[in-house]
Amino acid sequence: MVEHLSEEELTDLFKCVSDETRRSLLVKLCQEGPCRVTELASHYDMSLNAISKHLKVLEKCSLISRSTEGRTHWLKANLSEIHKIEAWLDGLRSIWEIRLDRLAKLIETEERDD
Amino acid sequence: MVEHLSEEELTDLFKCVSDETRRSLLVKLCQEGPCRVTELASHYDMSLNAISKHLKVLEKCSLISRSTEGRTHWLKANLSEIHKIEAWLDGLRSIWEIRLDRLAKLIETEERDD
DNA sequence: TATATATTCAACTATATGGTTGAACATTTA
DNA sequence: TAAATGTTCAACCATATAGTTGAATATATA
Repeated sequence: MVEHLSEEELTDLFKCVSDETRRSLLVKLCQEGPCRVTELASHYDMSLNAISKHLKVLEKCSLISRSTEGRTHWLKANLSEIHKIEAWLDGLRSIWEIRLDRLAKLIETEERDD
Repeated sequence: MVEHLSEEELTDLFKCVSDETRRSLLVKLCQEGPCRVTELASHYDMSLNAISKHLKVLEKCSLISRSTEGRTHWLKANLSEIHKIEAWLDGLRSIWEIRLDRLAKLIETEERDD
């Protein structure tokens, strides 16, 4: 089943992972499992607030999820949205191959007609 | 062979495809094969200059290439760089799975020790 | 209750980005 | 050679983004 890929969602996803810090945060959460905001921030030469903002961007496009436990927030990676990026890339490749196929058939026909 | 993925290259690639117009241009070039700048621009409700700038961004990260023939420039898609994005996504997934594996083994050990 | 800890909110700054317009450049054609 | 065509360059504008700092909010602990 080919699902409909909203351009807006794709734009948000690509923009989200186009930032090195956010990619790094996502990797860290995949490696370490659920982490708190302060713990994540401790690895970066950047204010806690900056990290908090990055996490919100990741959360907004569902690349991470959050569960609040008292005053601490637990963040965890959620890779399920990644398939939307993969689907777009696969689509692109198949569009490319379809044209090459058409081209190959055209050349074949030309040769037959010579 | 796992090649080294430069963060800067990744950032540029993701930023490049995070724009809807640029994604659309890339798709069009995959579908139609080599096109001129004006021809591409004719499909968009946007100035020729804007499209020209988008093409330069695509060109800078090698998602398209250009060959000049007199006054006309022929653009064509080049999907070879796409694998860098795919490699990063694959890496992320494998990092995720490695942790889940470790976790599963841990639980197994815990159960054995009960 | 007072204080410390975990996090976000708000306001601000600097820079990057996507778009515009008008001029310039290069090449083709009349 | 003059005019038309294809493209880029340069300057500008509005908005978005990544970072900062300081205050606010919520919860835990002494």
